[in-house]
Formats: sequence, structure tokens, C-alpha cells
Amino acid sequence: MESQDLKKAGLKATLPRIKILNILESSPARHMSAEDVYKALLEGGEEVGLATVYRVLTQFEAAGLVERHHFEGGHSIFELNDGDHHDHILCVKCGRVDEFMDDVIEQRQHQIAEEKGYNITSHSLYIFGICRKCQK
Amino acid sequence: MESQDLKKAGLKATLPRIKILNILESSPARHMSAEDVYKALLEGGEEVGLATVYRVLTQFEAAGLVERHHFEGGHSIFELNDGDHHDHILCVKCGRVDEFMDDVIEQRQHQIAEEKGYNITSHSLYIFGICRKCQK
DNA sequence: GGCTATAATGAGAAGCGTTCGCATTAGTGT
DNA sequence: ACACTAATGCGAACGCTTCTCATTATAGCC
Repeated sequence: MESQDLKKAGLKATLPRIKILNILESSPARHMSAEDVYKALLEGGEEVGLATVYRVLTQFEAAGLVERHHFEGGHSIFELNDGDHHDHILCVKCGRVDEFMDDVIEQRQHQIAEEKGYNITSHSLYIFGICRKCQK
Repeated sequence: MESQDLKKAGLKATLPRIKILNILESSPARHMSAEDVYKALLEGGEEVGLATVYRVLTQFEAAGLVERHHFEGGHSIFELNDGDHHDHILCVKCGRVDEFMDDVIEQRQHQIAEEKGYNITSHSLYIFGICRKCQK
């Protein structure tokens, strides 16, 4: 029952929100743009406005249900927040995205923040490269 | 003689390019948006179009004179490339930007890329936090 | 279970940073 | 100095995102 998840997050259980959450949970792609979600809704025969998709995703982000990543070119992609933090490595040729997590890097970041007098709130790390397939 | 630098970079030494390079070199701020550069030109009484600023900065980037960073909110900032690589730590309250460089993190990144089968081309790392001043 | 206050929605317009198209202007090599 | 080509300036167009506002749906009370 999705509506419970939404209520827990402090959000009214409206139809668009439930549908969008469904899309995010059932989509094979972990990383989706607002446009992707919108298209998936249309393909499912749902009547939801693009503006609503943006609003809902922003609310999901604020509620911690979803993480927003700022990609180059000025567009955002969203990813279900399943609790475990990770960073991304992506292929500059085909756009493939992989995930990784490295304790050493995480640790160093905190150390650096401390050295510089910052109270760290978050970070964003992307490695760009050419994936195995595209190297051939 | 700036024009030499431009020629070396394979760019014609035009007035707008020289002026923009000057701004970047003489500005107290290491990190400038296209708009910032544009404003600085206007304040200096120069007649340069905003489109040209964007074009020139993009060319400078391609030529390796400048580095472009994609900030949240969909706008880019540019920074003179003085050869030594570094990453950024920034304050989410006041927008202050500091730089750092960590060999351990650099190394781990290469290792991760290798593990994942990627041929690394670049990376982008931002640490977000609250700076000393804003913590008070 | 219906009813009302209130918050959420949809559609299109507007906003923002950035890029494009094209006629005009300026730099370069001879 | 000249002609060829590339660079510029302007405004219009772009893509993504957010806003506005009238309409619709939800939550809580009776």
C-alpha cells in the first residue's frame, strides 16, 4: 500500500503521487529524468501534467524518498533513495551509468571538510570515462 | 602579450577574446559565470555581446585555457586553468567556494574506474557544507 | 457515508541560462 | 594594403524547469 509510504513522508496520498512512486519503483532504469517519468505515465495511459511530475519529484526529494542528481547540460535525474549512499561513474559515449561506493573516499571527504572548517552536509562525485563496450 | 597565448591555443587574437582573457586573469574571483564576465566587460566600458562571451568561454574550454564547472540550478561557472587540478568545497549558505586536492581520492578514483572497466577521462567532485562563518 | 475546507492538479505561460542564425565586422597571410 | 575567412553582435529560439490560477480531488469532521 503505497499511500502509507506517502503519508509517512508527510504527503497527501494523491493519485499522481502514487502513480509516480509506482513508476519509480517498477521502472527497470534506476535513474530517470522528469521527462522519462512523464513519458512512462503517458504510456501507461495516465493523465498527469509535466508540471505535476516536477512538483511531485521535488516534494519526494524534500521528503527524502528520492535523490536528485544534477547532470551536465542543466537537467536533473532522479533516483529512488533506498537508503544506501553511492556515487556514480558514467560513460561519456553511451551514457551508461554505474554506481559505486568507496569508504576511503567518503572518509577523506570528511577529513577535508574538517580541515577547511566546513560542516559537511553532502557531496557529489561523478567519474567520467569510456565504458568497456565503447572502448572497442 | 595576450595575443600570443591565444594564438598558441589555436585561436585568432580578436578583441573580445583578449578582453575576456584579461577579465579572467585580473578578476579577484577565481570562479566566474558567463554573466559575471559579461558584467565585468560592461563595467569596463566594453561592447561585447553576451552570446560572444558564451562562445569565447566555450572555445577557451575546448582549448584548455579554462575549466567549466556545472553548478546546481543549471548554470556554469568558469575558472582559469592554471595547470594544477583541484576539486571544490562550497558553502550552501553563503556560496563561498574553497579548493582542495587530495591524492588519496584521486588514486581511489582511478582504481574504481579500472574495477568497473572504465577508461577514466575526468571527474567532478563537490563537497557541500556550511563554512566556519555561517556556522556561528 | 456525505460535506466542506484546503491542498493538489493541469494547462499554458513565463523564466532562466544558454545557443543559434544571419548579416556585419575584423583578423590573417600574402 | 587586399581579399578570404572566421568572429561578432543582435535578437530570436531553445530546453528544462517553475509559476499562475482556475479547477478538482483529498482529509477530517459530523
